[in-house]
Amino acid sequence: MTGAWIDRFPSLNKLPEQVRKRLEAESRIVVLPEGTRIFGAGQSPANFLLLLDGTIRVQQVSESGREIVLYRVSAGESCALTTACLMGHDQYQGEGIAETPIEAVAIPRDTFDDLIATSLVFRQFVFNAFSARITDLFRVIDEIAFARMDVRLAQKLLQLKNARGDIEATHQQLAVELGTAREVVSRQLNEFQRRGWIKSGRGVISIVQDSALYGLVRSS
Amino acid sequence: MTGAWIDRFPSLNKLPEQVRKRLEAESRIVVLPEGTRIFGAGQSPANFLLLLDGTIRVQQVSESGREIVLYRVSAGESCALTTACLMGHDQYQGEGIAETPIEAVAIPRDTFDDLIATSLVFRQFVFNAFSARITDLFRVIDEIAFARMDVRLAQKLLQLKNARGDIEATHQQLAVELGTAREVVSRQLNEFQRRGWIKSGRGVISIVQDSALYGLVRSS
DNA sequence: ACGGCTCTGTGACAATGTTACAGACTCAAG
DNA sequence: CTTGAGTCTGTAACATTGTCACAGAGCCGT
Repeated sequence: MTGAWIDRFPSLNKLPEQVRKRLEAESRIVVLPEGTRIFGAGQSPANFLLLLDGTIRVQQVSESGREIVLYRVSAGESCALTTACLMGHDQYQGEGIAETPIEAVAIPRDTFDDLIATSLVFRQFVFNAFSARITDLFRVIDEIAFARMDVRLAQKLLQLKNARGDIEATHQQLAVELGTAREVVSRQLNEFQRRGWIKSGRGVISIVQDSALYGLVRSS
Repeated sequence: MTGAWIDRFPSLNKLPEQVRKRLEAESRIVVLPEGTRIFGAGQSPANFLLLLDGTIRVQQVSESGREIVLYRVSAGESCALTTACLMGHDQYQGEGIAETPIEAVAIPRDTFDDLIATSLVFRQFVFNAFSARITDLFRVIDEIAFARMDVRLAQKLLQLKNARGDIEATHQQLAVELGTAREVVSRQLNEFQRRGWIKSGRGVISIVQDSALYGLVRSS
């Protein structure tokens, strides 16, 4: 598979043969264990990353220690922000953490620049990635500024549930997802449980009546 | 001045003569009155904008009608987001409003693409703009999620004050700056006034003791 | 079984958001 | 000058969310 990673990015397949060769020659595949801090507060990747496998969680940590998850980067996407935020301005505030084991292509700055210059398709790929992130951030702002906590929590439960309708997360982890305090999550979950919508255990929540949760989200 | 706008962007002066000529020929200067909605919910600039004069306020409006100011674009900066968000993904959520009369250079998509391909310097200019915006959004998120309202208001007053130490804004306008409700701003301003830090009039607030406000901001 | 750790529950209180008004100020038309 | 409409500010009561200080329950290794 190591030789064929480029096939996973249809855009890049259309590159001129010469550039494509150079890309394959100069980039390298990196594998990182779960939990690695990929960027943020000290780290300097200095490479453009294309994610082959796994997901990266990007989050913000306040001085007081509270955290909020901003978005996730998943396989097939680029971590454009890393590059841009190194390239650009002051220090980068967020941090990126490997939520699963990670496999990614690291493209050195020079090669990246060549690609940008050479390929319209690659350019659009990168800009799309930017645009998607910004849209994510806009959505986060909209939610924390304007949405009610019960709605946000219901939304998050539906989003994180696995095939069996369970969410494997502690109250604290859900609080970080929403940028709030653990007690607030506990309160809301108790309320949901009182209404018979969920069942709550240690480190796991089972959705009993997802229709009620969907209803709450829609009603917002 | 119309012919010499390019001199205001040192980066662009270094362009190859040919590209520079093309840029000057194909771009055009647009002038917009104060209050124009430059993008958002319906508008489609389809041009890359370089701001020569004035400021653009970018804000988010929730379904419920509450608003929050995200950042401002000022003279010498590019409105990269406009382009990216058109180029990219789904609909653009924010709206950009001319806070003053605006003078800007509009660069058509094709020319923009050529510049990106041709000039490393221009590329960095654009990426820097992106990066700066993302940093802005990160800061906004940090503040609405984690900072106290009194601190945020004090900060905003210091930021918006003119040479005489006055802020010409209604409570409602300050509320939009902070993404909160007017009543919350009124409450805080009353508290500041009670402590003798400000004097509040209709549509104007005078800072009496800016040291106290700075102190509050620092103490956060 | 014990102790240390993490996770959850809870009450009291503080800060912020919401709703529903009333009164004050401004400005233009009569 | 008066009136009335529109805007801006003040305020009270209440709902929601955030903070603090705990207590107890579950998990795990010794």
